[in-house]
Amino acid sequence: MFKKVLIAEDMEDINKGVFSLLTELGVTQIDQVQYCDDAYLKIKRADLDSVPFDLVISDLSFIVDHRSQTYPSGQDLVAKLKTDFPNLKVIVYSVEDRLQAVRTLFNQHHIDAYVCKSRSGLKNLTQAISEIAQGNKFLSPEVSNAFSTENELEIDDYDISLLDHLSKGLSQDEISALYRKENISPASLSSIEKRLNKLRIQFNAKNAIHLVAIVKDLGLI
Amino acid sequence: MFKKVLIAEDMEDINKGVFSLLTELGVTQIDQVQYCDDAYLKIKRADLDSVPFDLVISDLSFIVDHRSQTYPSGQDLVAKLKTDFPNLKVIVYSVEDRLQAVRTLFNQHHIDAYVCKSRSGLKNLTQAISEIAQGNKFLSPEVSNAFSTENELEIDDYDISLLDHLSKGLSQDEISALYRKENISPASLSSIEKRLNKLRIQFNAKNAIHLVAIVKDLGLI
DNA sequence: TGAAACCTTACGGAAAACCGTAATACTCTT
DNA sequence: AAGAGTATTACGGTTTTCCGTAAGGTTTCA
Repeated sequence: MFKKVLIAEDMEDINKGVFSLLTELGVTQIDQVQYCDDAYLKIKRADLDSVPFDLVISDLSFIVDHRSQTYPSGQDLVAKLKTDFPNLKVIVYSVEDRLQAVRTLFNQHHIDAYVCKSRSGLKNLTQAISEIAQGNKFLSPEVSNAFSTENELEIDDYDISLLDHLSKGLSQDEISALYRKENISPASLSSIEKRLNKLRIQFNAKNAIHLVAIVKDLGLI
Repeated sequence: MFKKVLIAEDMEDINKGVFSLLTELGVTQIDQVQYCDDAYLKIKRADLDSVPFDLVISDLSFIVDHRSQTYPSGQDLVAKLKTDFPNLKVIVYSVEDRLQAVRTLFNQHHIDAYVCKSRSGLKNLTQAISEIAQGNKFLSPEVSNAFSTENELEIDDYDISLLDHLSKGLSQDEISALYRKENISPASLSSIEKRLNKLRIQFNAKNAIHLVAIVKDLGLI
């Protein structure tokens, strides 16, 4: 089990909750920070002093205030941590449930676990810690389909065009008619529905409005 | 009638079309530019040389290319022009038909006319020019309801909350239930529908998806 | 060539959004 | 306190979206 753990989380109550959990799990050395920069400095310092951390549990979003930060978000922090300290285990603990975001964290930043803050967040966090201790990765059930082989995560020009037309206010019927006129295939309403359904699953969107909002945030359209 | 006119428009064919129109209207001194920065420089130069322009006809969107621009968009350009040269008449000629955008141009940047590029775009442009020559303002029929007294253009916190929940994927029914629980009024599905309908009209949105896309672009949520 | 896998289209039912109308409740003025 | 005006809610009907199923078509590969 882990001996020395750092919690990076700006919300004090959540920070405390995670602290309690770690204590219950028998972790004795627990440090807590509310800024990403502090997290990096503490870990760097501990490493230089040859008393490195075993594990970091970090949030993604930190509210910005007067203190200017080198690492404004959890993404920036974990990216830097995993480059500088490859042996350090990293758990991201966040409300974020967009699959694309989760995928990026695993694929590009090589985090060890992703836990969604939710009703059963702490339970999942416990599980994540024990999995990681055994050298495994962990993925919260809420976003478990982020890596399902079913939905290949490719988004092609057709998808973009679809989302773009949707965001311009065209109904699925109108898009179908447009595609027929422009000889774009598939053009049937049914195919368009099917494709949008795939995209909704892929982006964890509840409905078309949510989907468009997500892909706009991602800058896809 | 105007004697010296500048056309700022990056699409060559449209630029030419407007040029022809102006020629037909008897304007002899016509300058054309394809970059906002060039427009500003030409007008500044002409002013310094005491041979100022009477009128600028500008597009809103200019495709970005290798040349970095001080004024990347038509909005930036007209804002600057109207501050530096209050006497200069400005017509915005664009495909943009979002009422909020049009309102901003009139209210904050004090443009003299807004013409939508459409089937009857050049016809409206002619009319706009003649109106402005008489000291009037002009508004393309497509966006004529931008200032209709009916819909007061205030967007309050309730509206924002509504749009935000929508963009998060909540159905109108779910929002209604949420508002009831949180004692936010009005909470009924009917009122929510009504409010969203008002917002759709206000932002010229075809449906809820379109509406959310627009307000996201505006940075309202 | 034949079979499996996949893509496209069609269809039908349930849920949600859209739209007009009307009843009820609240606010403001006189 | 009465009436006008507005806000909120209710309701019904149409359209659109959502979702499962299935038929017809194409591609792939043995």
